[in-house]
Amino acid sequence: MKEIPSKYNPALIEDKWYSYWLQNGFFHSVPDDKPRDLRYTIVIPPPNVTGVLHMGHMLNNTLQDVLIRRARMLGKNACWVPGTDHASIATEAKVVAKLKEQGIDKKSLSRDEFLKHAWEWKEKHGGIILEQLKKLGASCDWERTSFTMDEKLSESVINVFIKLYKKGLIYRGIRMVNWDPQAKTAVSDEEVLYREEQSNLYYVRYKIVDSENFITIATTRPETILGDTAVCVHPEDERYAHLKGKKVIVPLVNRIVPIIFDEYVDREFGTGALKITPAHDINDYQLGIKHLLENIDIFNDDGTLSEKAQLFIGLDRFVAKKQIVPELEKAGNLVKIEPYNNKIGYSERTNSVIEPKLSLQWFVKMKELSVPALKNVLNNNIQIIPAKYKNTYKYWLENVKDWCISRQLWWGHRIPAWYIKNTNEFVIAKDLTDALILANNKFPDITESDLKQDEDVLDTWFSSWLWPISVFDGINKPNNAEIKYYYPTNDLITAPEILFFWVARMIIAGYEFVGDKPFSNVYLTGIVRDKQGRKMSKSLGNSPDPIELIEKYGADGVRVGMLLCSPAGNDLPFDEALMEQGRNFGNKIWNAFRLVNQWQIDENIEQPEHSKIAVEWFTSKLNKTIENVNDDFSKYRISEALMEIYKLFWDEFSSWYLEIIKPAYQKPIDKKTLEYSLQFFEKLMKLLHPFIPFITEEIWHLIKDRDEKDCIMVSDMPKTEPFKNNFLNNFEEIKEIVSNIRTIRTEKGIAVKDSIELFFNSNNENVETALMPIISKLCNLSGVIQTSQKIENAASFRVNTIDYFIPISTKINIEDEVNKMQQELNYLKGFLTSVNSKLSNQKFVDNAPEQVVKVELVKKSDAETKIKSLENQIQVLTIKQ
RNA sequence: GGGAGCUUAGCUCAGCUGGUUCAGAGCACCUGGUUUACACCCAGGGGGUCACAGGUUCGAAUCCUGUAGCUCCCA
Repeated sequence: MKEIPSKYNPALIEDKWYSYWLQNGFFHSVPDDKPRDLRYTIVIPPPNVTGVLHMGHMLNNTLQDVLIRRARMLGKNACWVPGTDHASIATEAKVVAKLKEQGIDKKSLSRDEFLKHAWEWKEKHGGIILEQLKKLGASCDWERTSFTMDEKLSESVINVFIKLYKKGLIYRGIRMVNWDPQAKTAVSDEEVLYREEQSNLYYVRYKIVDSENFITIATTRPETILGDTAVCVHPEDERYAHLKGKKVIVPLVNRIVPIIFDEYVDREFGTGALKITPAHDINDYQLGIKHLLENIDIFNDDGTLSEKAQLFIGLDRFVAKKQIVPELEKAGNLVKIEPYNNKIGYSERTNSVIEPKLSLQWFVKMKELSVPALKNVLNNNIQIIPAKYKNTYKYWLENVKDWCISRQLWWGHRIPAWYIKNTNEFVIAKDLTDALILANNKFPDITESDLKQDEDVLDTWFSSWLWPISVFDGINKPNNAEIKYYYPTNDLITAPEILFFWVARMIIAGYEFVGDKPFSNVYLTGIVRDKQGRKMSKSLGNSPDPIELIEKYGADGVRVGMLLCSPAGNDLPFDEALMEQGRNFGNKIWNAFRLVNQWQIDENIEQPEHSKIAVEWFTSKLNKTIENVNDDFSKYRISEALMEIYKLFWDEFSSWYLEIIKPAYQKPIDKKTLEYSLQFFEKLMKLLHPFIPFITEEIWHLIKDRDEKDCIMVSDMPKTEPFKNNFLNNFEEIKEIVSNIRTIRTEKGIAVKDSIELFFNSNNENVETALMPIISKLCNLSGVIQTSQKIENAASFRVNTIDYFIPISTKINIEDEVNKMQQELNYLKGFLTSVNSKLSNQKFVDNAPEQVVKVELVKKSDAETKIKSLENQIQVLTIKQ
């Protein structure tokens, strides 16, 4: 027998088993001849190459690992594809910053030189997060590790661009975009975060042409006055009715612009008059189109004022905002300033204030593309868990807007558009050679040097929306064996925050490019928050380092901690106590195993009756739990599945089963019981393996010596077998009896080593007596005696309809006993009254289902029996006195 | 401004199509334990008008309406 320390130390075994699994290729999947329902695939939501593991990843990947490990043990060909995305904005920002540290300015580098630095950076830092996942135990198929800028994935992106362009679904156009002046790129609506802020509302008066009068407008952005091309009022606003056809003079720049009338204006807001700057506000822009106004773009790409502004040229927009106020005042245009709260958009990537800006960008038309994506979620062809997100999904897809896919960056997939010199035309082609062929169709004389590729790259989501397809090369080779085998994948586990910009788009891409859904189920996890309810983020610095947590509590402990509190879609406030609970669970398992492991077999001992019953009972209990767990998994109630097994192991197996079969100190055990117990242990470990892979594998190998490939992670998950439900119910009765006896022992101060006698008063002795050996064992009974008489000087209790007595040597306090009984009697009488009132209600008897009425009748007769017996006892006791 | 969702024990949450498996779980808390597997433990225990107010029903945490508070999404 191996000596096993009394405390489980995860650090000693986790790395060992992880590399063992890897060496044996257990994580690797290859297509075989299994039918579709025996294949199980997950593609990882690719973490960003710039990232390090945070708590959100921990939760997310633990869930994926649970599902994939379970699938593997259910005999499925399980494939979990890992990888990362290139995160163009974030990565480029990192590389630019790093170069800056080295004294290199991005502008001084050529595109190729910059990309060389970027790739170096990616090679060095890009893999960190995947290495960290290994510490967590993630059983990804590492041979399939993908990166969105790998050759075949890049090719997919370009192919898709070309396809969509040919279908007329990609166009280039001037649009108002969210401009990030720091990153100098457009970002999508989803990448803009709005925050409420205290600012000012400036009232500024504009002189009316050919009049001594003024019209006063209110604005939060006085600096954009320089770009004003109209003032707008509501057509039914009587205050301004006389201004029809008039013009006003824009302050400082003295531009003469019209007063326009539009119902868009909110008469209650400010003065009811609105200045219009079509180039710098999305609503103004739309009004500009409607009223044919001029666009005057007063900003440069970096957020400084351009020459078009005429004033403050070269100054930053915020500096200009400050400086223009005194100027307005000096010119006599400033009326007043009021404090005002409004929402300001910030770039999710650089945290700089977003500037609405007109620019030439590439767009994808989304309306037509998203039709199947909406339909197949609404009809549950793709299931979203929890279902409440279906609404949100629906809303977004029904109101989907065109997708701006160009980014003014270098790191990423370069837009495959070639502009033809000295023309306004371009061609879309996968490379220069193709581009020239296309261009020559129209301009036979031009050469390669007349073509210039678009400088911009594509939005990162434009590559990750293909992820479930492109990792299997399904875009470039639609009929290859891998895509045919693994697609559609089964489950996608991700955060609700990216339901739109990733999940919805993947679904769209799936139907568009493969003609089938990318996955069947979308499981949306909660968001990990700190105790103050703030989202955990790098910038707040409120996220613990997951690797340190793993070192402290073990990967298994951390996994349990994350899972126990994470029903789908609910936020989980992070609490280290949860990890502690996870670690404690590991220790519990460890010590339960130590106990079983140290027992010596004596072949000559018969199996004791109590052990025989215990084995029978636990077999049923185990099967019942497996049934429950299967049900939980079918509903993606993963934390509940874990809790089910947690309780099975801790309460039922350790606290009841092991205590029953445990031989006296240093006494041997019979062979049968030990064998059963080890079988139970194996099954329990298997059930637990998807949740806590390391300790279960360790114990699997401690149970006995095994062949090299005989690992728990590739073993079969126990299947549920028929069991007797009433046997389980009877055992619950046993627990209650034992519990009562324990209470009496404590109350009366009877030590466990002193044996006691138990009398019971019952006419039918079937069930109870059959299970009595267990009570005897657990409660150290010297005898169990059926009696029809009252026992003198005994503590008593009742379970169901049977009275139990334990004679005690010290005089019992009759008054206390009577009081106790009287209390119970009162409760029962009240209970009976309520039951009777139901039964005497004709409407109840008439309307309630038969079954419900029957139950009430049983309650009635039970209560009556109990009352009678209690009254008897009370009478006996009081007479004695 | 428009929409969705939530409110059950100190905390995090279960409670499916109304009816003893309806008021639950885990943690936390309290009391008592060195019974050699485990104090990272064992045995007990307390604790909720199911946000509030109406309604439907023989019967409501569960269905309906309104109110309040919180969260998220969109503008």
